[in-house]
Amino acid sequence: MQAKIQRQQALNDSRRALMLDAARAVFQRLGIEGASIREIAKAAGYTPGAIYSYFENKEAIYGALLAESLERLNAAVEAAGRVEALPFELLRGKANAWFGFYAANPRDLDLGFYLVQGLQPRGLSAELNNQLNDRLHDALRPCEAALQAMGLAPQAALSENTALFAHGVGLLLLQHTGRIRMFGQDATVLFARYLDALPGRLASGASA
Amino acid sequence: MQAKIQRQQALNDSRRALMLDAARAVFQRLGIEGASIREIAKAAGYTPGAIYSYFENKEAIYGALLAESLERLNAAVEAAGRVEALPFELLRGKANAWFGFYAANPRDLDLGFYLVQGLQPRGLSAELNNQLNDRLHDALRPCEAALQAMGLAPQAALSENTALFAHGVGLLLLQHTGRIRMFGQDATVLFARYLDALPGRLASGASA
Amino acid sequence: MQAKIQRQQALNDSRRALMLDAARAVFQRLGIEGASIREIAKAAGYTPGAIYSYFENKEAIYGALLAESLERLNAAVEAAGRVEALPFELLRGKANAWFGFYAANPRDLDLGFYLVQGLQPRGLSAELNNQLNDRLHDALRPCEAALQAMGLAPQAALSENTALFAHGVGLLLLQHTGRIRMFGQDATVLFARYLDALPGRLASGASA
Amino acid sequence: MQAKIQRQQALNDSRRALMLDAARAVFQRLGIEGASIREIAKAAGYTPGAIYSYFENKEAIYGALLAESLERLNAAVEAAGRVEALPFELLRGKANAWFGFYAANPRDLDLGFYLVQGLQPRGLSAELNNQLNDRLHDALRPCEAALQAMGLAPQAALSENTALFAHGVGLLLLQHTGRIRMFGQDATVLFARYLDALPGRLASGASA
DNA sequence: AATGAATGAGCCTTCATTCAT
DNA sequence: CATGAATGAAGGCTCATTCAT
Repeated sequence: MQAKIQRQQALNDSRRALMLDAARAVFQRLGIEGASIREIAKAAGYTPGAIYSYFENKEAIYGALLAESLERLNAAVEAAGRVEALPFELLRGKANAWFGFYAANPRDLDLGFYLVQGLQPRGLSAELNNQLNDRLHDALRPCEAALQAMGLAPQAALSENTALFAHGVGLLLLQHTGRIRMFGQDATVLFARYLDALPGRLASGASA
Repeated sequence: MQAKIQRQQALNDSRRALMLDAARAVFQRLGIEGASIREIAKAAGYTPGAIYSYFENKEAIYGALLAESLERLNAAVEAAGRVEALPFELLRGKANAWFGFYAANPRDLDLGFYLVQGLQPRGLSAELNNQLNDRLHDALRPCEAALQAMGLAPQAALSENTALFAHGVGLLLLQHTGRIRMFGQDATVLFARYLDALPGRLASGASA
Repeated sequence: MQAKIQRQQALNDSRRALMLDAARAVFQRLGIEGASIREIAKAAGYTPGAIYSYFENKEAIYGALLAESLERLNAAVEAAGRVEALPFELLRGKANAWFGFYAANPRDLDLGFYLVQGLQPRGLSAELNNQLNDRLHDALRPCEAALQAMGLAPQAALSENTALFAHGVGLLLLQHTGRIRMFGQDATVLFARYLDALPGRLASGASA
Repeated sequence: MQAKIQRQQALNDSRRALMLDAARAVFQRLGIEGASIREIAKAAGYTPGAIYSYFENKEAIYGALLAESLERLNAAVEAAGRVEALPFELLRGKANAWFGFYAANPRDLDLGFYLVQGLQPRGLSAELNNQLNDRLHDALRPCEAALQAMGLAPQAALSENTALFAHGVGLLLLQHTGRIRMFGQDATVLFARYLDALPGRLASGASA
């Protein structure tokens, strides 16, 4: 009996994963506005009704997708850089990891800022929202640690890390919306330059 | 006769403005996805059909709203700083002008990044889109001029200005989505710090 | 006073005629389904509301247009053939007159069969409908007279005339809907052939 | 399993047929212009959305209705006359078959000439339109064959068949619109007379 | 007589969601 | 568990018509 339940559970999980994969593919193809339950179900080889055995509603799919996106983000960051590297090189590696992840997967960026009805959280339960925030924070923590290793006090490292994240996100947004073309610039180049300038800034005590 | 036509024109404009106000309010309340012609009409005290005497379609409303927002942005930037100020002070004044504008009017930021289906341009005619892009560029040009006045070559000034804009936008986004609270930071403070550090960065030749 | 009223009446009529001209042009351009009050008003240089000073509603415009079309039809038929011609030549002339009118002005055919919701009379008052029927009949009477002059009894002439009209209308319809192309035939040629064969048919007593 | 799928398929088809029946009834009652998805759905006992599970859009309903009408027409023509009959009797039988079909089902005539915006083809895809044209042609082919069997050359048979079709259609139109009453004539009688006179016409070489 | 503003009913269509089977 | 049918609410938009001015 116990075994049977476990088997069922496993089946269940894998079907849910299947649907999530389908949803991701649909989001990729049609964007968040264009994705419909029908389309996701079709992509997963199910009928629309079946979706509701695995997700309470459309927002829940979105939430699950975002959660999973953040796991991939964390994985990318963890895989980057070597712990024994010089602190600054570690920072560079970790920062480029999250930046590169979003540059390569702009739909994940959409996802992260979706909920975000007109850019403000909605839909998700407060609890889930917190969980997701935490996972995002996790992905950025290695950079913060590296900044501390470079000699910054915890508060200063936090500030610097926030600024770094904001800078990257701003560049990604400009890139993704095509606005950056109007400046004839490239997001990746500018991000690298920001990182290069960081040690100088820190030395000159700006973030003290 | 002349007077009558003028009066009519004025009435017409004010009704259009009324509808635009209503649209802005609805966008504010329901977000861009939630805003419908029916809802906008209701907010303006009209029936849906009436809207179409003043706007060709829904996208046109959005376009008008954005155009008007960009005019206010430009006005804010123009009003800021004194021309006879030191270049760096001028830069600070102009940059704080656009940053402050969006910090105070976060929905205008949404608007600016809407077009943006899943954060990608859509809907507007290419021509209008270009016009709007140009007006955004206009608002940022004074900063670029100031950077040149500080001694940067045109190319370097452009790069630096782009980075500055991205930084501000990133901070505004984090602020607007509440993500910045998760770092316990404040967008305005961090933006000021970025500006303070600029001369140092430039001196150290980072953007060469 | 009297004179003033007459002047007003004349003005009125000419404005009504102007609107009718505009309506005809719009029907020509956009077809019956595509014609809207707005469009007609615009073409006439008026606003929609003004139309209603001259016509009770849209159907009334249609009725007036049809009435006028029938007048033109009658004029065309009257102008055709010479009374002193041989009866058969007269028949040919008159028949080609109405056939040619509709071949050259297919929209007038639409008009004539419109009312005709799914091809059944509607919209017009019974009285107006009768008037219009009478005028159509008037246009066909010369053919009937010619048939009698060719020796047919009144009943036989009526039958033959009806058949002739039906034949022509059938051909015009096939032509106008493009169906005749599927046979690789030409309406005018076939109509001429039908007329040519008429004397033979009559002689062989088919319509006795 | 197989049986289940078949049952489902059958159910599906019958529901589609039900909707088609409803659509036909609505067209009957309100004419083609007056028929709306709402109205059709209501007549079928459904909500508008349900229609779209069975038809892609409104034009598709119209197309299906016409296709089915043409199948019934072909069936009627095929069932008529005996192959071993004298050619002229065969012609009479086949011609009366299509004429009788439309005389008994005038709305099918409307349908056939609808597409026809202001009597001009529209709406249907070119491909479907061609298919439908072909099926109409199929229904008329037996008459053409009979005319050839009566001794006409292919070209002459085609001409004669086209004229025959036009004649019948013209009569049906006059009948259907009530215009024929204004002549005090009967379409069926006149069509029979046209057929009776055919051999004489052919003998006298009119269509040579 | 004409305007111009506005209405209200209607149009086709889409879609998240429910529920009996 | 999944289906498949269906709903109901909503979406953008059009248009004949009315009416105060």
